[in-house]
Amino acid sequence: MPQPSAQRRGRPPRISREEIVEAARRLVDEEGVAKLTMRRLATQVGSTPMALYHHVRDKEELLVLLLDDYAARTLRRPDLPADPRERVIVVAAAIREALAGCPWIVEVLTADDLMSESALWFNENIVDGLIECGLTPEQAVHAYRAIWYYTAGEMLVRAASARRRARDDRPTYRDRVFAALDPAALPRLSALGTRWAPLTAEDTYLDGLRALVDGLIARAAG
Amino acid sequence: MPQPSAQRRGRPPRISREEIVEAARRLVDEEGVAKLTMRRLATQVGSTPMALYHHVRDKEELLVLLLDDYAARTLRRPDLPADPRERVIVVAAAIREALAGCPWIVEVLTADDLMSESALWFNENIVDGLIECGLTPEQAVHAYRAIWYYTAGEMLVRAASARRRARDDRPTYRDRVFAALDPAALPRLSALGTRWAPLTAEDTYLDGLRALVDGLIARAAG
DNA sequence: ACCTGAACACCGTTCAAGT
DNA sequence: ACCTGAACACCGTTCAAGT
Repeated sequence: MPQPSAQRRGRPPRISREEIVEAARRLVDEEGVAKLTMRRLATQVGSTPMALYHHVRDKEELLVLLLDDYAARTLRRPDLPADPRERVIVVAAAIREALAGCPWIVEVLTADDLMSESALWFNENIVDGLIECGLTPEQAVHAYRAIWYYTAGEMLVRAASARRRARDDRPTYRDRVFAALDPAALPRLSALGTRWAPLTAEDTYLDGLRALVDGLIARAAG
Repeated sequence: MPQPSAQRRGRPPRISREEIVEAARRLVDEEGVAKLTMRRLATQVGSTPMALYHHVRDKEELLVLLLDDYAARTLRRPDLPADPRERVIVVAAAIREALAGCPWIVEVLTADDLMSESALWFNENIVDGLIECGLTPEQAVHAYRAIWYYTAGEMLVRAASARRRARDDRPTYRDRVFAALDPAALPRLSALGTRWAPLTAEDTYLDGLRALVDGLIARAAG
């Protein structure tokens, strides 16, 4: 068992965990998550791939570290309105805004649930707002969960379409399908026709969020 | 330009698109998406990796093909209740049930939005139910979108936690954090304590869905 | 038209050795 | 204790050639 205190022994470290995470963040910001590989990152910090494994267990851990770093650095706590229902809206919208700013986070979010310790303030305030609206603590956790599903889904779906648009700009399979529907079988979609695409491209996150929160509070009360 | 009709020329094909998709489905069902590689798939159909590229453009296209195949094969159309609100619930729940049965679909869903042509019946009926509840077509599309975000998010988050549970069963970072919270800073979460984990593990999809649909209809009316 | 072989440009990670 | 080099066991895809 190594001595935790006392003078440190052995070869002094040349790279630190912080240095690695910082380089990873730069790499992701400049070239995208796809370019974040252990080998690239190693050359970025002026070392070898295997030196990294002395500071992080594997790539997965590195991604979680990166998520924590991002959360601590960019989650700005909003001013809280007095009205508890509005508080829930404002806090959820703040989470969403932070996520929208970095689509790469998707990969990590589906690898580890929600966020780091520094994000718990957001959980706390959503749950608190819901309880003040009359939910029991249990109902509040379930309602929080529903809000998180909605928020995560919006971000994931939106990030995916953005990626697809960036890749190829052929008129999308979907558009072609919608342009030639059978009005007898699918009357509503046919009537919508080419309006479907622009309508689904609109940002209606807040409207949906308000509807969801209203519904959650009403159901818990009734 | 090649002749589409007339007698076919050149070497006869030894593998077909269908055969490839079928083998891919088997591979994914038996070993998981991670094991679906062009090389593995090639040996599975008794051919070489490059033969596949004669039938599908790239791996991405193969995944979309696989999604279509899955949709056509397992999306069972539910009986539609007379009440339009209940219709929306039933159809959304059917989509969710189909998705829950195959977590690998996550990768493809975030690669291409929603589903294949055979899934449009579901879109149609959700939009129709919403319009019959009094929404304008535009509101109905936006409401459909909100339902899709919620449903996709639920599935993605749930699939991610399942994957994590399957990998390592250490008491999860999250549990440890929740066991030692500062009650002054985070009173609600502290009070919940260890109940957080089991509460968020409960399946409350339908409750959240009903709340969302109620809220969407109420907001559109008001 | 359809398939093959060899090659390119990569991955994450392990293992044994060096300082 | 920390780092290196070489190697393992893979990837998706391109290109030139064969039948």
